[in-house]
Amino acid sequence: MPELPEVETVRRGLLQVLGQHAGLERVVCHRRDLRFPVPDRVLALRDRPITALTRRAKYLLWELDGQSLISHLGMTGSWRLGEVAARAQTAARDQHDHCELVLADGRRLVYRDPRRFGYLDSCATPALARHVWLRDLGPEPLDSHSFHVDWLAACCRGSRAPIKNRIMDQRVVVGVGNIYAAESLHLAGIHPRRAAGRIGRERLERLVVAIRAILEKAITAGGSTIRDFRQAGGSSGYFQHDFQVYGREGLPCRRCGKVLKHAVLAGRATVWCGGCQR
DNA sequence: CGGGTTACCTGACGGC
DNA sequence: TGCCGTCAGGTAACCC
Repeated sequence: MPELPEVETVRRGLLQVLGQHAGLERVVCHRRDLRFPVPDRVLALRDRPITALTRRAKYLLWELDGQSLISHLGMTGSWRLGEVAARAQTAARDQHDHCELVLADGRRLVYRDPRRFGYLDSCATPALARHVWLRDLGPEPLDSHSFHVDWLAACCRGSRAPIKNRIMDQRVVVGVGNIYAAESLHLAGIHPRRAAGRIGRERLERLVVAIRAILEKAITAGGSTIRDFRQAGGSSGYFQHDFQVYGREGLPCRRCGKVLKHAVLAGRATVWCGGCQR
């Protein structure tokens, strides 16, 4: 489901819910067969203060006083505040509520994931950067010190892959998924199928700027709500109203009026404007 | 190796 | 109404 803006929105929502001095009492798991089996070390996390909740790429990182819980939402994962304990016994648990973080004050943060593409792990916080899920990740797109035209040009040099595939590769830049790749390329005026290695530096610079601008705007809008994405508090984002190309195939381009085209690229639906993307 | 395709899983939706 | 095929925001295991 979520790309960087949605994960960031979830993170901010959870921080609101958690408040200042939240603590984790224990982790409960009703179903361990997510994308990868939930390891024992996740269930072993007990009685720890939640000292921070951060994000790396599309991963949420719960900082638990020296230990970190790593959560990826896959396509349909979500964290929401569950029923209070008194009601939890009467309210039937949703069949897709797989894990719960039981907080010291009795509240429960419930991990729901119908498709079970999400996954969880934990490790000592100092070892996070070496964790196999995190160690090969590229730069954060909103950090201009690490994500810049020199880096993107180096990643694209000699590549005959479509530029859309390149920017969705989490080793090149993190957080860009199918929606925001399409939107960024439209804003930059670059055809999604253009060979990455055949794009000039100036246009790559425009792409860097476009990715950053689109993601920042989407975060400000609280992410995009299509199908089932919701913030922790249940409210929806509204960036979907700003889509220029995603989901608009056959409709006129909002910039030049030409009918938007549609094709499958690397197995993903891709929309672009033949008039303003080259 | 780079690049493309398929699989993973469930639910929603459109067509007949 | 109901059945069936298709598709969905991510990633990784396969192929050539």
